[in-house]
Amino acid sequence: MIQPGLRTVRVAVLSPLRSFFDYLPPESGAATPIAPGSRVRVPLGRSERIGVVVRDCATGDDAVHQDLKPVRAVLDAEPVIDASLMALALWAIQYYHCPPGEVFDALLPTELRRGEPPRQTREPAWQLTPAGSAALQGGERLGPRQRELLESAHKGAVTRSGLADLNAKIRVLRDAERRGWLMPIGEDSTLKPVVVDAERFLPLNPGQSEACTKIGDGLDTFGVHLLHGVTGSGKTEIYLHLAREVILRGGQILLLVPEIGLTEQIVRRFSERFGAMVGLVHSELSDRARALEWQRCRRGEVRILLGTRSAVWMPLPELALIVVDEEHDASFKQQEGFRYSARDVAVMRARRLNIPVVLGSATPSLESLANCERGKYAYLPLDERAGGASLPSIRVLDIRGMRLSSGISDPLRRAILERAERGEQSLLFLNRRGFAPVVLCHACGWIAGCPRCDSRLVLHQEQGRLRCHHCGFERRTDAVLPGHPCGRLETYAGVGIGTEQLEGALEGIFPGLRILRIDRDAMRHKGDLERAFARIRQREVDLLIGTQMIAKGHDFAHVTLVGIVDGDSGLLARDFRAEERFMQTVLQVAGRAGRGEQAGEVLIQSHHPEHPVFGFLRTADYRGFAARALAERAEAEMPPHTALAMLRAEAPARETPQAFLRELADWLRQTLPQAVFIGGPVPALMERKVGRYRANLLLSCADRGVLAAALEAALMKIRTLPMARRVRWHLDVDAQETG
DNA sequence: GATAGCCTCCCA
DNA sequence: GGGAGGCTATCC
Repeated sequence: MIQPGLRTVRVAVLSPLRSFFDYLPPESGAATPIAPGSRVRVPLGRSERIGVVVRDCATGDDAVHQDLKPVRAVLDAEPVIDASLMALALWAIQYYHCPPGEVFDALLPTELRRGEPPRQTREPAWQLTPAGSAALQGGERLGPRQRELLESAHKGAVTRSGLADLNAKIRVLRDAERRGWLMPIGEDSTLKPVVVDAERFLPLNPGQSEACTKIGDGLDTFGVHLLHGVTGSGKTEIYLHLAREVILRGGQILLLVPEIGLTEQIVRRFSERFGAMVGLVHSELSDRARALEWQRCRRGEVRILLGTRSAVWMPLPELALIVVDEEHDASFKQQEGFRYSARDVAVMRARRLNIPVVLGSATPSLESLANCERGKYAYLPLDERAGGASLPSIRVLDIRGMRLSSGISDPLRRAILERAERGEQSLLFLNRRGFAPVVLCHACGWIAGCPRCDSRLVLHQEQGRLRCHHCGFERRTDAVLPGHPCGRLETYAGVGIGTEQLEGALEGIFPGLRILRIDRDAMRHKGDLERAFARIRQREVDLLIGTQMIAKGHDFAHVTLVGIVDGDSGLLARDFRAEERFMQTVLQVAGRAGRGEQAGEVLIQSHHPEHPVFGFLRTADYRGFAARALAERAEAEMPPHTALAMLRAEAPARETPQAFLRELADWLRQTLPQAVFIGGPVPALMERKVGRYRANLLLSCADRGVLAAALEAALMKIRTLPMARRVRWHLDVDAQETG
C-alpha cells in the first residue's frame, strides 16, 4: 500500500542498475527537503552506496515500493549538480536508455563519486597592496563600496565568498585590482585580471567575418551553426573571436575537440590569447587535476574550457557558447559503458540553455549536413583558405599492373624525389601499424591468428613481437604460438606492408633522404610527438610516414606532397560508414599539404580509380560526395535518414548471445509496430574478441520516438528473459558502427 | 555490479 | 555432514 502524502526522495544510485530508487527522508532532519543534485548515502541491498537526489517529492504517489528505507545521510548542503546539468542528465538517461548511475558517474569527479566532501581548493583571495594602503589613508577619493572593500582588506585578506557580506560586487574588486590596490594571493595564476587584448587577434577575411557575424548575431539564443570550412580556412580564428565576444559579455565557452594530444596547436592558440582563463580537461588528467578543473569551472574561474568528449558534462554556470571542433570525428562517441555522443549532448545542452552551438569541420558528418538540409542547422561555408594558400590538387594514380616497390609506384616515387630536390617535404599516409599485417609460417603455411580474437597477429619487427591489435595479446617472434601446428621457430614470413616496413623500404629507395615515421609504436613516449613535429617544422625531415596520428590538427607548412599509399583500404566496405570515413580521412590528410606558400599535391594510389568516391576526391567535392551518400542512406534506410540502435550481446560460448538475441527478436517482431526494422541477430563483424563471442541486433525506425518506445519495450522484455543473465549485453543508441 | 542464499556435487 | 562452486534473485 502506498501511503498518500508520503514524502519520498528519488535517487540515482551510483551503480549499474537500470532504475532510480526511492527512499524515505533521512531520520534526522526529515523536515528539510533535500535539493536535487545533492549527494546522499543510501542503503542498497546489504551494502551502502552513494547516490544523487533527483527530486524530493512531497507526495510519494509514484513510488512503487512498499517498505522504503530511509536515506542514511545527506552529504551536501549545496547541490553539487546544478539544475541545468541535472535536467541534461535526466534527458541523457532517457535518450540513451542507460542506467542513471552511469550518467552521474560521467558528471562527477572521482572523489565526489566516492562520497568525499568537495575538496577544499584554496579559495581565491586578495590582499591590500602598499598602493591600496596609501589610497585608503586618503591619497585617493574613494567611493563607499571601494572604501568598504579596502578597509576589509586592511583587516585581512578578502575572499570571494566574503564579498557577499561586503555588499560589494566583483566589479569593484576587479577595479581595485586593476588600480593596483589589491593583489591576488595563493593560486594567483587563476586570478589574473581579464585582459582580452584586441591587438592579439588576427583580422578576419571576408568569409570568416561573415560567418563570425552570423554566429555573433545569435549569441543570446539557441541555434546550431555548421561551420563547413576546408582545412586551413581559419575556423580556429573564428572560435577565438567568438570567445572574446562571449567573455566580454561575461559568459563561459565550452570548446570540444577530438583528442587533446593531437590538438596541441588549438590549445596553444587559446592560451596565448586568454591565458589563465583557459581550462583543460582530457582523459590523461589525474583524478585530482580533473577535480580541480571541475571546481574552477563551477566557480567561474575558467572562462574557456577546452576538452575532449567528457568535458561536455562539466559544470559551467555561465555557459554562453559551445563549439564542437571536428564535429564529424568518431571519438566524440563514447564506445563503451555510457555510450553517448558528446556532439549530440552538446547540442542538447545548448538547446536547453538557449545558447548557440558551433559545429566546425572540413568534412562534416552526414548527420549534420542532413540537419542543414532540413533547415534545423544553419549552414556556414568557408570556401577559401585563410592567408590565401591554395587547396592541394588531388590525383588518383591507377596502379593496376604497375610495378610497385614496397607498395610505392613509380610516379609516386618520382614525385617524392622532386620535392626532396626542391627542399620540400613529402608525407606518406598508411593507416597500418607494424611491419606486416599478416604473418605465416614459412614451414607449414599456418597463418598466425590471435588465440582470443578472430584476428590476425601483426608482426612488429623492431620490438620482435607478434601482436593482436584488438586485445593486446603479444608473443615474442621466437616463441611457439598457440595453435601453430608445426611449431617451428624463426620461420615466419610477413605478408602485406605496415608503416614499419615501409620506413625501412623507403630508406633503401631514397638513400640520403631524412625519413621520419609517426605512429603509435614510434611515438610511444611522452614528448615524442612534440619533438617529431618540431623536427618537421624545422625542416630536419624530408619524408614523413604516418598513420591516422598525423591526420589531425597539425599544420606542416613545408609539406607539398601527400601520398595515400593504400587508397583501396577504405573502399572494401565493412561498415556502412566506411566510405564516409575514408573520404574524411583522405581530405584531412590532404589538408596537411600546401598550407605554406607552395601549392600542394595529393597522389592516391588505387586499383579502383573508377570508384565514384575518387571522382569527388579529385575535385575535393565533399558536398557532392555527401549528397550522393545521403541519397544512398535514404535508399538503404540508414542514418541519418533513420534513427538506429544496436543491441549487442556477448558470452563465452558462440551460441549464447545469438540465442538470447533471437528470442528477443522473435518477441519484438510480433510485438513492435511494422515501422520498426529489426535486423538480425547476426554475429559481430569480429565474432570472437578477447575470448568472447559477440552478436548484434539492429533496430531502426524513421521516427525516433517510435524507436525509443521500441527500445523501452525491448528492455522491459529483457528483464523477463532468463537468457539475459547468461550474456553480457548493452544498448548502443546512435551506434557508429553496425558490425 | 555485488551479494547472499540455495542448489548440486563430491568426498569423507 | 559439510565445503566448494555454480546459479539466480534481488537491490528502493
